[in-house]
Amino acid sequence: MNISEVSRLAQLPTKTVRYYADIDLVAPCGRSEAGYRTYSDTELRKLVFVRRARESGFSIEECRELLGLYEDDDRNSADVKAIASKKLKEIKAKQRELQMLHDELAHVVQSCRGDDRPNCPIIDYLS
Amino acid sequence: MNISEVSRLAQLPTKTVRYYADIDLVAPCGRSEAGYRTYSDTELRKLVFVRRARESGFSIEECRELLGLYEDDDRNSADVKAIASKKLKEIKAKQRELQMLHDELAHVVQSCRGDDRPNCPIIDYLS
DNA sequence: TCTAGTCTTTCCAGTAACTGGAAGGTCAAG
DNA sequence: CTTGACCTTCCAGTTACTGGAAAGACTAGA
Repeated sequence: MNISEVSRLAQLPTKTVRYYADIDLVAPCGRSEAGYRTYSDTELRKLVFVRRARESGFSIEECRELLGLYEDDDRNSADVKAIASKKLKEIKAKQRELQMLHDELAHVVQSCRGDDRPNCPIIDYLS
Repeated sequence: MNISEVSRLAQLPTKTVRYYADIDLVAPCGRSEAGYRTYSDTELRKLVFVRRARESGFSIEECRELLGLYEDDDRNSADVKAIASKKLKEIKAKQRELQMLHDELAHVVQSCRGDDRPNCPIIDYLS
């Protein structure tokens, strides 16, 4: 796969994929004769994983750590399990925060249904 | 409330709260004699809201838009409802992505339980 | 075989959203 | 009335991209 195809499939700009290669977060599996970056399904999967993690607010360094969990040779060690569990906790915390954001916004939508009621409950709620 | 207290309650660095004031995302409700920024519960709530939105991957400009939904005088208009609904959809999409991230990571933890099995299913899965 | 159009490369500058540090003013306790 | 923990502004640095220029590579059609 060339960079444009993997970008399209991973739903990331080519610029970003190139950047991830530069900082060695997700390296291409090789280069063509002409120097074109080449990608396989493995890298595609990693890129999708990183996109999700980034969109969910994890930093590049955290993504590196998360990806590392897949590649760690000593994957069975308690250390790796501990890191993964910590990250799982962080993800769950994010899910809760996102849910609160959702509920708050849903409350706005529901409270102000577009009818003619002059007093919106959200005004009292937020002021 | 002074800046350090509101920062503590909102769980944001004071630097960030000051920055949000600078870019007029969440302005303090006033200034003391000496020029200290002062905050009320309204601003605290907004800061918490923004923290959640930012941690969930919304940009500053999107946060501005989201906050705007609370303050729009014409809150009953179809426009505002449309924007809010669009944002709700985005939040739901983020929740799905986060869930996939969670499942993928939980799979790693569960598959490699720290016992002595030499072959970890995740290796086949990701390579 | 040439050429147009669409890849791709590297490099460099710019942006977004903080973040750290310096220099200095404010306030409350002892 | 000083000490220490606040607060202020300003400016420089970092992270994670993002856009654009200049130039090489590949593919389809005349």
